[in-house]
Amino acid sequence: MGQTGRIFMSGLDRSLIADLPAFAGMTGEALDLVLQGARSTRHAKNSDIFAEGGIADHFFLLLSGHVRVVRTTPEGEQMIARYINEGELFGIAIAMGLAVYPASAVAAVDCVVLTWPNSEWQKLQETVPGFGAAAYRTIGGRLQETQNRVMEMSTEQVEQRVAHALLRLVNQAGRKTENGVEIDFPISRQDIAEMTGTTLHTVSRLLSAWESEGVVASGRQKVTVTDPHRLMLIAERRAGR
Amino acid sequence: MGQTGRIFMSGLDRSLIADLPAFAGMTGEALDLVLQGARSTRHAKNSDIFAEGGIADHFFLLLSGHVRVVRTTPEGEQMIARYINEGELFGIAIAMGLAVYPASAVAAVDCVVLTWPNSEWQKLQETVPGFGAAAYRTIGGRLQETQNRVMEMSTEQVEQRVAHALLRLVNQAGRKTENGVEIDFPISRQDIAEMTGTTLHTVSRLLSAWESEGVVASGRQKVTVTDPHRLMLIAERRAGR
DNA sequence: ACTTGAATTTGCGCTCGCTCAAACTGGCGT
DNA sequence: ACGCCAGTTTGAGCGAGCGCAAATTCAAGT
Repeated sequence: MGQTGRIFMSGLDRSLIADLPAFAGMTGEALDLVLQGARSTRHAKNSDIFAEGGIADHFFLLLSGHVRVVRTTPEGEQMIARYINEGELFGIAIAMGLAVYPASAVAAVDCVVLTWPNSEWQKLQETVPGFGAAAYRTIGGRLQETQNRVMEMSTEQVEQRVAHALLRLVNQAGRKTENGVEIDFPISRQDIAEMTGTTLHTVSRLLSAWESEGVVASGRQKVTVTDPHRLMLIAERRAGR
Repeated sequence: MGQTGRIFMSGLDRSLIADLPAFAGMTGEALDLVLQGARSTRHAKNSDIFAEGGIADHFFLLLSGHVRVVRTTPEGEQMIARYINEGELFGIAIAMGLAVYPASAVAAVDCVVLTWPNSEWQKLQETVPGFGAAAYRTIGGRLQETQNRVMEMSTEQVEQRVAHALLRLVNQAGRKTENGVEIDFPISRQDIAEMTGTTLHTVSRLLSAWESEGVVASGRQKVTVTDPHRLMLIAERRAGR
């Protein structure tokens, strides 16, 4: 499984998960029960948390950091399916009745992850009211997002798609700085290309152009949106101009 | 809701649903219970079964016919999210925690549909062992399919995408004829374009070319794949040729 | 400080597939 | 039987964005 992290010996604190949507409104005892079946692992930047095609025997919750979910074609081309933010469930193949992970999960930065064996799934569903519903809402939400993406790819130009992707990134993982909102984890031109179905060259050209217009400020593996409003205008303007 | 069908007065027969995966292994009594909460409606070709943005107060199962699931951009461009085949659940917004339908469902041919109010969802989950799991497997499967589609759109040329789409259609809704496998419902060049993110013109050109190579035979709203093997070769050949 | 390699930038030419336009076809309704 | 119209075909031109290539910059390690 490419487990690079070391295991924390128990001592998991309720407060880690108490205010996550998946465990909303639970008593302290219930939270302890949830944590009993879990273990916490660290994963170094760029290490796999699980790999596409591997037996899906665990499910996960990201406590801190950012995770990149990646799929690879038989020909070796990659695409980034999504980024996982803190507090989100991921790798929940079991909820979809899948025996193997359909994608790989890679730590975009050093991460802390809660990990349950699949055998705990049933228990969580039974003992945590609303857990199942939250999990399925997660999946439903991702289905929607993915369909939105298909739609974008069908109807929008590359420039609009990249603008939309950046806006989504700053909304989900933005950190305010003096210059604007910065994406909270290292992200390359190549990464953005793999999110939008284009090439790193085109992304680079777009970012350069936007930089000279004062819409973004970017560097190595780093993007800051300095003028979100203008970027929205770029994202929304119709193909016919 | 644009309900164009008329309602069948009870008399729903167990045999309608007995061998569907969603109701596998159920007793006769349980099946009756399931049907008790449902009603059966007919929907004329091209009529809406539900509309994008409408209150999602029911969920559905297609008994016979074919349903097109369509999303529309604010600018009025359409895309076909998927086709529903006989025996499949659809419009299960409730399973994803959605209050409104994220897409429209249109009868591609005259259809017969089982319809439940959302209030029955809970009951079905409790009384039908495996029903919930089947529903979530359905959603999980669709998430996968949709991600596959994103991947195709990112990495494949139009020709390969259209070929893949046709192969999927004949696999899921193919009917053997003397000349090959025919797609079982009326489908236009425009429809295929909306499934693959291209234009009807390009689809028309591709089908014409394939027709002259003897790979497909097509007419008005009708496509027959005469040489599936060759079409697979077209679908799989890499961009670099 | 120096080395090394990954990430980025930028230029150039070309091609795939889109847009626009026009003609054609076949099925359906009256 | 006829007309109509949605669906289809085909042509011509062009432009967005890709492939290829080369130069440059920056960060991390020794």
